[in-house]
Amino acid sequence: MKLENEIGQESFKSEYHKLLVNVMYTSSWIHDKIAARLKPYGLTPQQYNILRILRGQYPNPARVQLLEERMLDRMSNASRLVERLRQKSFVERTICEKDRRAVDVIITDRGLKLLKLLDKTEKDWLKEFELINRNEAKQLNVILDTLRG
Amino acid sequence: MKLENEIGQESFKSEYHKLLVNVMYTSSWIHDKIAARLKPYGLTPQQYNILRILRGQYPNPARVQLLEERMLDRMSNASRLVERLRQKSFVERTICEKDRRAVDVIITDRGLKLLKLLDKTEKDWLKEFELINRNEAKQLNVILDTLRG
DNA sequence: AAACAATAAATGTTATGACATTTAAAATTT
DNA sequence: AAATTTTAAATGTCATAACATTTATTGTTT
Repeated sequence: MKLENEIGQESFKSEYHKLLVNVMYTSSWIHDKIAARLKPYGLTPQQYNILRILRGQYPNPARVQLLEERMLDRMSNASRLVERLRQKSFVERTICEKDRRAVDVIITDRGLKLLKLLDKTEKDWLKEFELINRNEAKQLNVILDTLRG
Repeated sequence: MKLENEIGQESFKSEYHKLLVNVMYTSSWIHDKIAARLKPYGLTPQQYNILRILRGQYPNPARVQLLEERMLDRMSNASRLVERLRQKSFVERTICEKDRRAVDVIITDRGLKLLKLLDKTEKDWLKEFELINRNEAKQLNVILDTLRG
């Protein structure tokens, strides 16, 4: 639907201005869909993001630092996210022997199982976004990459 | 820059999957730029968003409800945002006489002045996003609108 | 080696986002 | 009109962002 109708604003100063609002609005729209998908499993999008990164490293551990670098939203809250995942037994934390300042985080079997469960429905779920065709998706990706310079 | 390099992930399962990540990553990138622009003025992006909506209504007041509808990120935190803006004297709150449940929020002169100050640099600031041309921006807007159905 | 600087996480604070509950006032029902 | 339902904001809680500071450990300098 046209952005103008969705947020009740009639006009934008320029195509660029609308673009900024449109990207942010669409991002929030996607975020909500992901959050809804994860909710039955008691996971938030960020927690899911971290589990995915940890699976990418498995069976190696990842340091908190690496998680921060790879997360979509940077900052230094990775410690706290890891702690919440630990409380749910999806990850384990051990102090790194080689550098006792660092912490090795590794996904548990329980965490891997949960991701596997989500994998099953992923393909079907992605179909929600197929209102545009592959070519348009590709175009969009190229333009977004260009925009960020 | 290619998304893959920015978040250290080598591949995506599909163009659609990459698109979701790309939109969210770009949104966060835009958000950070806006936040940096507003920071010297002690405003957050959401507070700025509300002030803009209020200016759109000026000299009429807006109810909290209307603010919620128009905000990019919905939810019912508009009360608190308004309260913070009130503490900074950018808005005024009065109980609506016709419906004493409702609250009329109106932007103050101080708020209008601040927005005017920001208007001055807006055009130049928007140039940061002109790495893509107008036509690409338009394409992007159309595809995003289509994506959301 | 002792002093100092750099690094990895953790922690504290404020603002937000999602969501449920509460409160007061208005609208509707009986 | 009294009781009930609906509505508009406010408030409470938890998770997340952004950012500054602290703590423990390692590296470097003198």
